[in-house]
Amino acid sequence: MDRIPRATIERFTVYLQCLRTAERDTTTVSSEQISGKCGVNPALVRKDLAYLGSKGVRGVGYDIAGLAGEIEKVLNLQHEWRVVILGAGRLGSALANYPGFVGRGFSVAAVFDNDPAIVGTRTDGHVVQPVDRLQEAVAEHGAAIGVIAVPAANAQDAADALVGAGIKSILNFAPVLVDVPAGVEVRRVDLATELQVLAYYQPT
Amino acid sequence: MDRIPRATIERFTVYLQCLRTAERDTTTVSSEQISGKCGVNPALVRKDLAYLGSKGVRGVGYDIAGLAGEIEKVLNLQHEWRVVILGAGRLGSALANYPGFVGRGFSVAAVFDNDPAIVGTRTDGHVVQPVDRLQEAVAEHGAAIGVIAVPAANAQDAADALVGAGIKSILNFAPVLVDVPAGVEVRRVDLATELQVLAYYQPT
DNA sequence: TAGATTGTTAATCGATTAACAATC
DNA sequence: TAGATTGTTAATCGATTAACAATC
Repeated sequence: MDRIPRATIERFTVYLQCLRTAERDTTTVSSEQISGKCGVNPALVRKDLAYLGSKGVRGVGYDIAGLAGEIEKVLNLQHEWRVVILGAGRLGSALANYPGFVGRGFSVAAVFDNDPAIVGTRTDGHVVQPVDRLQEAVAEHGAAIGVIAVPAANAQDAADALVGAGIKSILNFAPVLVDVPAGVEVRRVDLATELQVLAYYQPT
Repeated sequence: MDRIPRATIERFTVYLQCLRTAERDTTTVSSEQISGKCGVNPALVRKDLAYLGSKGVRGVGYDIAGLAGEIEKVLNLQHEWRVVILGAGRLGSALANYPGFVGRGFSVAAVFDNDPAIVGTRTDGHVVQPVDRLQEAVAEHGAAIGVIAVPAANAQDAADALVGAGIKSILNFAPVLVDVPAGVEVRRVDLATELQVLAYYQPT
C-alpha cells in the first residue's frame, strides 16, 4: 500500500465521525454527501478513500458500514491502544478520564506523577503512581503511547522517562519543545498556540 | 502587509518560545540557530521572519528582544484576549486554570455550564455561571474567543450560544463538527484524533 | 577587506482541485 | 438504456527548500 499522507489520516478520523452520525435509513453515501457533512472537497474525499482500495461503487456511492470498517482497519482502531499519562494535575486527570477516548481505540493504562502529595490519590479509575514505576507499568500493560501533561519545566524529564521506558510515540501538552532520540515520534498540542492562531484571524 | 499564511503564524508561536529560552549572554540569533532549536529549515525561518519586514542584519542575525517584540505585535499579544469557556467539567476546569495561558496574552473571563449541580460552584478563580448569563458576560468582559468544552451531544448548543452572544472565534474541544454561520471561525482540537495520528505512525 | 548571514528568487515538492472516462 | 458517481489523470495551487546576490 502507498504511504498515506498525514493530512489524509487526519481526514479519515473526520470521515469516521461523519459516517457514524449518518442517518440510519440509508446504507450508502456519495463523496458529495460526505463532502457536505465534513466540509472537504468531494474530489479530495474520493482521493482519500481511494487509499483504502476501490471500496466505492460507481453510480451508487460507498457502503457506510463497510467504509467505516475499512477506515478503522487502516487506523488500527481494532487494536486497543494503551496510553500512559505523565502528570496528574488538572489536565492530566481530565485526559485520564476523557470520555472521548472510549470507542476510539484508546484506553488509559496508568497515570503517574512525581508529587508525593498526589501519588496514591485516585483520579476516577486510576490510582496515581510514582514515575519510577513507569517502566514496569509500560511493560505490564503493553502501553505504546505516552502523554506529557506536566508543567513546562518538567516536560523534558517526562519525555526522558517515557523514552527510557521504551515509549516511541509521545503526545506533548506542555508548552515547550522536547528533545527525543530519532525513532521517537512527538506530537505537540499547545493550547495557547491554538488560541493565538484563532486570535490572529479574529475579524477586527 | 501580505496576508501571512496560517503555517507561518503557527511557527511564529514556536519561534517565540525558542527565543524566550535563548541564552541570556547573547543578544542576536541567526536563522541557523533558530533552525536548530525549533526544528524548522533555516530558509523557512528567514522567509517567515521576512513577513515582519527586514528585521535581521546581514552578517549578524536577528536581535532577540526586538524579534520577540515584533512577533508579539503581529500575533496581537500586547492585546489581552478574554476567553469564555463553556463546560465546567474536567476539561473545562483544566482549561479555566491552565497556567500556560498566562503570559501568552490570554485570560479566562468566565466559565459556564448548564448542569445545576455545577453552576455556582467555584473552580479556582471562577464561579461557574449558567449559560443564560453568557451574552451579558461576553459584553461585560469584551470576550472575543469562546471555548467549547462540553460533551459531544451538547457541542452544537454550545456553539449556537456562543454565536448568539456575538463570539466570532471558537475553539472546539468536543469530538464533533459544529455548524456555524459564515464569518465565525471554528478551530477544532480533537484529542482522540491526535492519538490516532500518533498510533498510525507507530513503528510496528 | 574577508567572513557571515540576510532577503529573495527560482526550483522543487506535495497537496488540492477540476475534469472526465469508466462503469455501476 | 439513462443517470449517477466513482477512480484517476492532468492542472492548479501553495508551501518548502536551495541557491545566491546583497550587504553588514
